[in-house]
Amino acid sequence: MREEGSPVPKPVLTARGRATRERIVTAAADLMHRRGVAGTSLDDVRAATGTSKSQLYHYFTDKSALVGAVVQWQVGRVLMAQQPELDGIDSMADLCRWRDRVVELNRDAHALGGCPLGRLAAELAEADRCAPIELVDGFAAWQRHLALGLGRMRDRGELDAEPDVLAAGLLAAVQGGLLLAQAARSVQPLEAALDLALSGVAAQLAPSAGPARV
Amino acid sequence: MREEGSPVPKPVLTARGRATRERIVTAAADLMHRRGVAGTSLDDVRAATGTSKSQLYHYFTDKSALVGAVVQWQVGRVLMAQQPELDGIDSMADLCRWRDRVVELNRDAHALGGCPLGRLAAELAEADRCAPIELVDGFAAWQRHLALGLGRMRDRGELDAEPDVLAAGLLAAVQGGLLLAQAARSVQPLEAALDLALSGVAAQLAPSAGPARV
DNA sequence: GTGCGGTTGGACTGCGCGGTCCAGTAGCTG
DNA sequence: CAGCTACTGGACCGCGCAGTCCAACCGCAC
Repeated sequence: MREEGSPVPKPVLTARGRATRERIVTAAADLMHRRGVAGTSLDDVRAATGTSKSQLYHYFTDKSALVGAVVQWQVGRVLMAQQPELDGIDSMADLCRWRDRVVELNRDAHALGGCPLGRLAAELAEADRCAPIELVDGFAAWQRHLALGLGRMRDRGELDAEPDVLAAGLLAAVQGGLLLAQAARSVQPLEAALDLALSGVAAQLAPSAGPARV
Repeated sequence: MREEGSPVPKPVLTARGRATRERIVTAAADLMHRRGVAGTSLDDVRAATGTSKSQLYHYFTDKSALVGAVVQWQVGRVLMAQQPELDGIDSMADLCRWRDRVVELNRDAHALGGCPLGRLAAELAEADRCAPIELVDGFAAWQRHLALGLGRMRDRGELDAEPDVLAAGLLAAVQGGLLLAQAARSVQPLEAALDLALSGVAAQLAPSAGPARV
C-alpha cells in the first residue's frame, strides 16, 4: 500500500529530498494533531520546518496531498506506539497489558490531543465527502492487529466469539474513550471504556478457561 | 444552566427576534454538523438563513458565541432524540432497547455525520485550548442520564457495579462506535461497540438476576 | 571545468474569511 | 400621531489563506 508503482509520475527523490519531505510531514502531523487540519496553515508548516513555500509544493501537489501523507504517517506512528503489546496479544492477560499500554500512552500525554487518527477522522469525514482511504485503511489495520490476537485466543479454544466484531468493539472503545478523555482532560473515561469493553470480552471467554481479572 | 441572570447585559428579544435567532442557530448547527465548524463560514450561515451579516452580529458577539449556542442546541437535540428510551432505563432489557434506538438513529442517517457532539468535541478540543464548557456539560448530562438508569438497577440489587463508571464506558462506546461508523460508512462498528459494552454491563449483573440476552 | 536536474528562497496574487459600520425599517408604547 | 428600540440590509475593510511563479542554488556526472 506504499511504494507501489502508482499511476502518478512519482518524482525521484535524493537523500536530501527525502529528508526534507519527512521533516515537512512530521512537523505537519504534529501541528495538525494539536490544532487540527483546518487550523494548520501551510505557512505554519513552513515556519515550523524552516522551509519555503516552493518546497511544500515541490513535494506535495496541494494541501490535501500533505494531509494524506500525514494520515499515513500517523497510522504507522500510532501502531508503533502500541508495540509490542498489540501484536503480542495471546490471552486475556495480554489484552489487559495492551489496555494498560494504551492508558499509559494517554496518561503520558496528560489526556490531551486524543487519538491522532480519531481527530483526523472526525475532521476529515464529512457528511458529503468520504473519509480519506488512508484513514479507513489505518483503522482497518489496527482492527486487524487486534483481531489476529483474538483469533489466536479463539483457535486455542480460549475465546468463543467472532474476533473481527470484538476487535471493532475494542477499537471503538479506545476511540470513544480517548475522545471523552480529551474533552474531560482526564484518563478516567478511557479507563472506563476499556475496562467495560474488556469485561465484555471476558464474558465471552470459553467456559473451560474460567473468568479472568478485569 | 440556561436562562440564569448572567453577568452579560442580556439584550431583550421580541418574538420575531427569538425566531430569527433560532433560525440562525438551527441552520448553523446543521451546516457545522455536515461540514465542521471551521468549514462553515458566517456567509454560509447567512445564505442558508436568508439573513444579513448584521443580524448574525446582532444576536451573537462573534463566531465563537454562535458555536457555543450551536453546541447547547445540539446537546438538547441529541438527548431528545434518544427519548424515551434513555430515561426509561430500568433493566438490562431497557438498556438493549436504548441500544437499538441509538443504532436506529444512526441507520436512519445512513451512518453519516457521526454524533454531532462527538464531531464538535473532536474539532473544538485542541491540545492547548480546553473544550468548550457547554460541550463538557453536555457529555456530563448524557452520562448522568445513563447513570441514573444504571443506579436504579443497582439500587434494586440487579446490578453490582459503579453506575458512573459504567455510564462513562457506555458513552465512550457510543462515541467511538459512531466515529468508526462514519469513517466506514456502516452501522456495523456502532453495533459491535454497543454490543461489547452491553456485554460488559451484563457481566456485572448481580448473580441472583442471572445473565441477560445481549 | 560544463551541464543538468533535483532543490530552494521568497515575492506575489486572488480570494474568502471574520468582523465593522451606518443607514434604514418594523413594531411596540404612549 | 410621535418617538423609541429592536431589528434588518448590505457595503466595506484588513488579513490570512492556498496556490503560483521565477530565479537562484546545489551536487553529481562527465
